[in-house]
Amino acid sequence: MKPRDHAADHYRRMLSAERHPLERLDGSAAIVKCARNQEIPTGEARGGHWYCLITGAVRRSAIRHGGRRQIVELMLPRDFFLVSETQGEETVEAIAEHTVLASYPCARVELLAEQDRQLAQELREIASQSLARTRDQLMILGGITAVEKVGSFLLSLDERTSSESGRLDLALTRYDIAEYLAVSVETVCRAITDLQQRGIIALVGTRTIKILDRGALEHRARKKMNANRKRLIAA
Amino acid sequence: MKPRDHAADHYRRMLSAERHPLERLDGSAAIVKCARNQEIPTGEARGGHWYCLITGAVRRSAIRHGGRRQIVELMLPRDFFLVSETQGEETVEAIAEHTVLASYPCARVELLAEQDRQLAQELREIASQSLARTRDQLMILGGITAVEKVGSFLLSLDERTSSESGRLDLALTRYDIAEYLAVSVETVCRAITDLQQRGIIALVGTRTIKILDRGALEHRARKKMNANRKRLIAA
DNA sequence: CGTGTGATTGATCGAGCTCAAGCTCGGTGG
DNA sequence: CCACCGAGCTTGAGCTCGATCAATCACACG
Repeated sequence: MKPRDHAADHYRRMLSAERHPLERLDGSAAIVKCARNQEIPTGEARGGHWYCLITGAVRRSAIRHGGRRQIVELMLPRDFFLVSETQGEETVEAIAEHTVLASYPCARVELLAEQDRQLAQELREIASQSLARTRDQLMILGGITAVEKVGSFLLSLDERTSSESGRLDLALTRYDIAEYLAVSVETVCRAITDLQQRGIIALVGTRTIKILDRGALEHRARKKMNANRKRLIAA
Repeated sequence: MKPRDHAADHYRRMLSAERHPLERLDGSAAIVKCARNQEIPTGEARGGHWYCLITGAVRRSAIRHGGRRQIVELMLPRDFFLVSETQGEETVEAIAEHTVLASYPCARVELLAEQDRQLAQELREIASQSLARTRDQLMILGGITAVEKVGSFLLSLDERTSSESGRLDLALTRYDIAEYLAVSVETVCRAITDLQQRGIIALVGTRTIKILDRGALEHRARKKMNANRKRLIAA
């Protein structure tokens, strides 16, 4: 039962349900809904818009020489991000079907920030979190094996998602994961299957998993080394 | 012939030689010199220090589960970066033998920024550049083949270095490059040798290269793609 | 009930990790 | 001066992993 006319207010309440940066701007925030694969509007305002993701997921991606797409930032609920008109090569799109965001005109935010130290501080905090997200992805991409990458990706998702139940709901397709990790879709599948067969994760649905063994996920995805070593010693 | 007592003034002049953010703080900047592999001092000041790299190179690295080291940010002359005491897992170290930096206490910078819109704007600019550096590295790491990674790394280095001569001086060892790209040292070597043999780059010294064919560097690493492309166009 | 999108599995082959061995070069002690 | 090191760089051989191509399966939708 979704309220139709009052949908925006519904999300506004969700937004205000907990403290967050830019909180005091909630009153002036516009609620925007996007369907899957729909581009997040830049807005006509000078400097673009700040967004706070309420529901769903958003990707920022770039096309690489050769035509492959690379996701360079993944936004989850309560993440802030900037979409500006001078984005160049980048596109910012909704991943999940029902993606809802709060939108703050950039110019207005900056104007207010000049008068308001607290707000300026919050803006710096937001920027710092964006940097942290990107560094996080960097570390994940730096993994050697695919299982390692997928594993640390799942962990990272789990940490960022405030999931009370032990279940982790990926709002992403395998293709999105593949583009985030810079590996092929097939490899993502195989890695997930592998983790599942080793009892480290469990698939509840296709897009919902349960992490059974966190320790195994963070640590080594190398096992063959032992066999190798033994064989060599035996020889 | 290096002036001993006046060395700091020498670098101060280098620093002031061109416009840059925080320029007005140059007067209060301390000049710091670091040897290769020496950690950049956090400083005792609350919130750490901002640094502007004048000469040399600096890496920010983290140790990954399994013991491998991953460089998550590479600083070149005229880059700004923050070293704070709550850095956690990260270490920030000089890469080049003679690395010289200008140091600005973070607390002082922020204090001034509250009074000075221009300065606050410059700080945001600095943060934005740091994010851009990290995203750049992300895109490089997202490459499939090692030649692709090394190639785009060299291009990125070249763009960031204001080299008047066509020569690009890497201040990094092969090991550093390997840790930046998350590949093995041997693979870095082979990639460089490969690029050299194909006439795309030329080695002047071990650590100095000349880029002969920029187009080839950006593009090819793939040759099989043709089959793919045909299929896509046909569709 | 076809159609399309997403997910999975199999087979093949080349790229890159690993181990191993040399190589270059600058410094250090005899 | 030379011998000897050690750090960095390079090359080779073998083997694993993942990209690629191909085929199915699951499922929602018109």
